[in-house]
Order: sequence, then structure tokens, then C-alpha cells
Amino acid sequence: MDLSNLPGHLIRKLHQQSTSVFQDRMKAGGFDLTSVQFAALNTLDTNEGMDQATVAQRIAYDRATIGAVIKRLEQKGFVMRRRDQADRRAFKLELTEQGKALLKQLRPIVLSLQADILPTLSEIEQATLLELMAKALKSKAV
Amino acid sequence: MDLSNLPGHLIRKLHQQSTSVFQDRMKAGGFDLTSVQFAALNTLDTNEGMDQATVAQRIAYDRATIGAVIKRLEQKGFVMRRRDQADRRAFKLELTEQGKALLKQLRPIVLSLQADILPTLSEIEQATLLELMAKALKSKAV
DNA sequence: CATAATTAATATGTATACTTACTATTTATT
DNA sequence: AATAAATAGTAAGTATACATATTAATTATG
Repeated sequence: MDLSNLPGHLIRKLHQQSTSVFQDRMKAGGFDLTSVQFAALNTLDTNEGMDQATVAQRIAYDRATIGAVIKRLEQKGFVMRRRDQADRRAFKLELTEQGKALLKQLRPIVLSLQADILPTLSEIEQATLLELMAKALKSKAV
Repeated sequence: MDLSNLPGHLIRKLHQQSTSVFQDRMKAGGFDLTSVQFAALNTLDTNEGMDQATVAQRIAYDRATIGAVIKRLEQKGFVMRRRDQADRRAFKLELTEQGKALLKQLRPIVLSLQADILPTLSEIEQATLLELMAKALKSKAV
């Protein structure tokens, strides 16, 4: 049984290629940030005061993972956590000035590296792939 | 900046969906095995006496990760490790009878769950997606 | 043949990724 | 208002996933 042509295997390898390109480009730019950390930062930028659970839901992760990610972003000085006075279970998250400045630098890099994730595909092929992936992610009708 | 339509994000979510389907199906069948563990087992079945580094290379993982995976498969009683007498740094890996029996049970399940990874795509769309993913994985020409 | 370079596996450390359980708090229900 | 249900975050545990370094053994090279 050859797994190499099955969806599961191809998807995993593509994911591997994707994160590898991301890490390489970050490193090349002198930044030390994972794709998850970037996604969290980016979500917070347009949504000041969002809590961790909402960030997790927005970028499709579980609460525990995002809790750890936010913790590291706080340690790096990119995010601030304040207890929500209206709901004292939650934190209101904010980017620090440093976090905002970082994001401004990262965005063009992240946009430009997307093409390198699929370097062997033509523009049309890339568009088709993205379209099919988006469709594949839609939940199956009951 | 909306990440949700970028390749990196779509690929990650698809990977998430893929592993989730795999885990659900395994659990439903009463099995306790990850997709990585299955991939390792499957590689060993057709290649008795392979060593860890070769398994890692075949399924595109690093040696450290596969070392841990094999260790767990050994603890579960599915794999045996024997020192290679010709190269005493390496282990020769073999499936146990239990491992072979397990694989025989798992294969039809793994084959059938592949379709559920992409449930909203037509046959043609699935084929196109697989083709494009395979092409995207080919290394870029220098 | 001695030494350098390479290689298999492990060790260590970091970062996801998810499950289950727990605490604290809030909201819904009686 | 008392209680039940739900929710935010953390803790603990398991399993990838990979980089770097180390050890032991093998192969290549001068």
C-alpha cells in the first residue's frame, strides 16, 4: 500500500513545506516568530481587547495551545494581558507598541512568502488549488 | 490583513481536518494509533529490516521524531528492534505478528477514510486537488 | 593505517496541537 | 436567591515536529 498519493499524506507534506518556507523567511529576515505566533498577533491587531478563547476560535486552534502562544508573545513583549473587569475569568489582549511595529514589518514578508509555498504552480494552478482547498474546508451538509 | 485565504492558512486547516478525520475513524474502529504511527508501520511492512533513518526519510520526517514514534510502537508491541550486526549503530526494524495483524485491519479503514478528508469535493475536484498538491511538492528547479 | 568526515540513534530544548480535568467566574434555570 | 450549566483560562499528559549537540560506529581520505 503506497501512501504517497493519498490525500492525508499529500496534505501533510504540503503543510510541512508551508511551515518550512515560513520559518526560513522569518529567519532570513532576522525575525524569531512562528506562523502561529504571527497569526495570533495579526488577529489581535484588528481586534483590540479580544480574549484568548476568541483568538483561538478565529484562527482555528484550541484554547490550551493559544494560551501558550499568547504567553510566549507576552514574554517577548509583543502582547499585553489585562484582566477584563466585566468578566474576571478572561483577559483583554492588546498589542504593545513593539508588537504593532513588528507586525508592520512582518506583513509584507508574510504576503510575499505565500507564493514560495507553491513555487512550481502557475498562477492559474495556484488559484485553482486555493479554491479547492477552501471548498474542501466547508463543513459537509447534514 | 485577512489570512484566511492565504495558502499557509488553508493548508494548515486542511491538515487539521485530515488528522481529525484520521483520529476519529481510528477511535470509531476501536484503535489507538496516530497517522504517523500508521505511516511508520506501513513502511516497515514492505521493508523488513529497514532502519529508523530510512523510515524517517521514506515518510519525510526527521530522525528524532521517528525515533520517538518507533519507541512507542515498540512499547505497544507492534515493532521489534534488533541491533544490525553489520552496522552496530543501527537497528533493524521488524513488525511483530501483532503489528502485521493490526496493519491488515487498518489498511481498509485508512483507505476508506481518505474520501472523508475531502467530503465536499466531487471526484473530479478531488483528483484535481491531489494532482496540484503533488505538483506543488516537486522541488523547484534551480 | 591514522585521521577526518559521515552517519545512526539518542538527548535536549522549544513549540505546536489536542484531550481531559480543574478552578474561578458568569449566566441560565428553577 | 439557590443551583445548575456554561465559559475563560490553566494544568497535566500525550504525541508530534524539528533544530542542535553528543556518542558510537563506520567510511573516506591522505
